[in-house]
Amino acid sequence: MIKSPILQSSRHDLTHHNPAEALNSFKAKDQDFLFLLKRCNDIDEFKQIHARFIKLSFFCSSSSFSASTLLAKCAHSGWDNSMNYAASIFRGFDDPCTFDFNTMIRGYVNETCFEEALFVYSEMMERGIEPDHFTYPCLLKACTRLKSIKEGKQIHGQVFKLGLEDDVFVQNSLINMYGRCGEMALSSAVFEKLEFKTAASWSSMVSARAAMGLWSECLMLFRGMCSAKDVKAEESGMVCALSACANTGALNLGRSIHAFLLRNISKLNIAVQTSLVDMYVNCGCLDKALHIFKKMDSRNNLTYSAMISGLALHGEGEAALRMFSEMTNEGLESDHVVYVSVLNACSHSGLVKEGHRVFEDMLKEGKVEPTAEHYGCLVDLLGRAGLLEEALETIHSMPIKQNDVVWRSFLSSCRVHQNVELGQIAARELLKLASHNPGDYLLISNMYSQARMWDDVARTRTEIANKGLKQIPGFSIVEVKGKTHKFVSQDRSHPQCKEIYKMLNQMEWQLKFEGYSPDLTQILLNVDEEEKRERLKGHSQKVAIAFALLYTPPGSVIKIARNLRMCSDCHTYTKKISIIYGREIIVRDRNRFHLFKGGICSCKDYW
DNA sequence: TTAGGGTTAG
Repeated sequence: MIKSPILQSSRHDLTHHNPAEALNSFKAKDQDFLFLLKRCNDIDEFKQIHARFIKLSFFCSSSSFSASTLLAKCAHSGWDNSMNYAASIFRGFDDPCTFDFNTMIRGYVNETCFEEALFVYSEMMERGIEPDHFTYPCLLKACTRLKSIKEGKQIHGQVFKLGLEDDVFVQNSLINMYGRCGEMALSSAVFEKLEFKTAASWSSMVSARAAMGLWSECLMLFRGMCSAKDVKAEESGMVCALSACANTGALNLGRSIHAFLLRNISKLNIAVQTSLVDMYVNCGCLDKALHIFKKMDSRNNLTYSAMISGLALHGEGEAALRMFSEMTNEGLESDHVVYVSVLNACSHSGLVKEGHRVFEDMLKEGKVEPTAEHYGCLVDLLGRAGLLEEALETIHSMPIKQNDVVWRSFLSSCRVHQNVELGQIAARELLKLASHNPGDYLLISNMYSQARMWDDVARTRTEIANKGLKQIPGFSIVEVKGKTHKFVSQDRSHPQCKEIYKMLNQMEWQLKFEGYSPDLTQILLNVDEEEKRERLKGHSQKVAIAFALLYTPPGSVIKIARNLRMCSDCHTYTKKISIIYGREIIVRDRNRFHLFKGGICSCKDYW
């Protein structure tokens, strides 16, 4: 073995041929040994030090402090194969102490070998080595990552028995473990019991809820964190809160977080900036998002991905493709999420040729393994454009298992393009895979209804009733004078209900002059035409628009958010309203933004 | 004398 410079630079020469001399000077050598360990940078140097250590230890019975330090250095080094080497050292110990077990647990957790960490802990238990407050944070992290709630609960019991429950590090780990394993009540219970809530306690609560998609809880906690004494809201909490704003469309809160960040943090990191881009894009402010994006010093593939899917969301497919080339030119590699964003952008803008090329390039490059999601995008792209045969061929040629998403997307296209024959194939396959999704039955029933196949409509409806499936009620939210108002279909609960319905009648009267006639096929109920007209008139989006026209200043932009995809009648209706009343109307539905202006929509009727 | 929790974004 070549002697490395680090060994030559030791303060003393470690070589002793006389065992007695070695024994006498061991204390000094011990210091040398620790000094060398500290400066050791790679596994080869480490192995040399380890060899010396064995040689010295042969003469001196043991030096457990040094041995433990040696083990820790290796286990936490991050070198290739370091945990295997650490395990071999650990196995050589006659009676490893608590520190050594903690070292192994932490080492395995850092290397994402969570099961091994749990094995080490059970060995610790078997050998009767008592864990301490350093043992549990890492161990609980292993349970969190493995989503092993059963083991997590047992470990919590042991923490309690050992009287370690008061340790704030252990408590924060418990909050996180319970939260990320979906046990929100237990997570909150630990949090509530905390005498001193640290920034990490709050962060654990906020980020665990964000990870579970509990956005409103996440925002509520975030507000609590900001108003808590002695806790400074940190960037990580901000990022989670911005993500919650993006997911709920909470623009005002998002803006105030942005303002707070600008006031308190001199240089925003890339994660925070990406979250800002994503928040603005999802709250309908594409220009603001682009402004932040352009001013960033550096961007990574997550930043680009946020911007690309943002452009897709706003129907800017060509701009999204330009952004994608820019990203490639910057030397950044696309991952599977970026490809989904780009394919979606093409799909939402009818860029069939371009989307197909992106998909082919992805296959050719071979760096990203296509998933069912990618095939879903391709099927959507072809299907929306009316290329139903090609879409079906794509599904049949998928090298991976067909899932409900691909068939649902295909079914939706068949409905739009009124191809019942292919639609029936899609319906059959879809119901085989996910028979309990009420939305699927609705889509099928809608398709039959448009084709006036009433027997099939009735059969589908009976199936819905027999299975006890409940349709998700649609709603629209509109902000007027800083207050949000939520309307459901046929809503008559609003205090201004009388004025709203009077307005709706007036609107319909004017719409008739613009050549609007209601699309009654959108109503699935078995009722007469007049009733269908009434039902259609009371769709939540129309009620929300009527309310906004009454109570917002003339010429101002109307912003609406809804939980479901817009029906085609509401789409036509809103286009005409934008001309008649000279208003810009922005509607965010489940899939994207629609900007209605001067009688046309930014989606170019392609959604 | 050795060590620990929450890392956040698409």
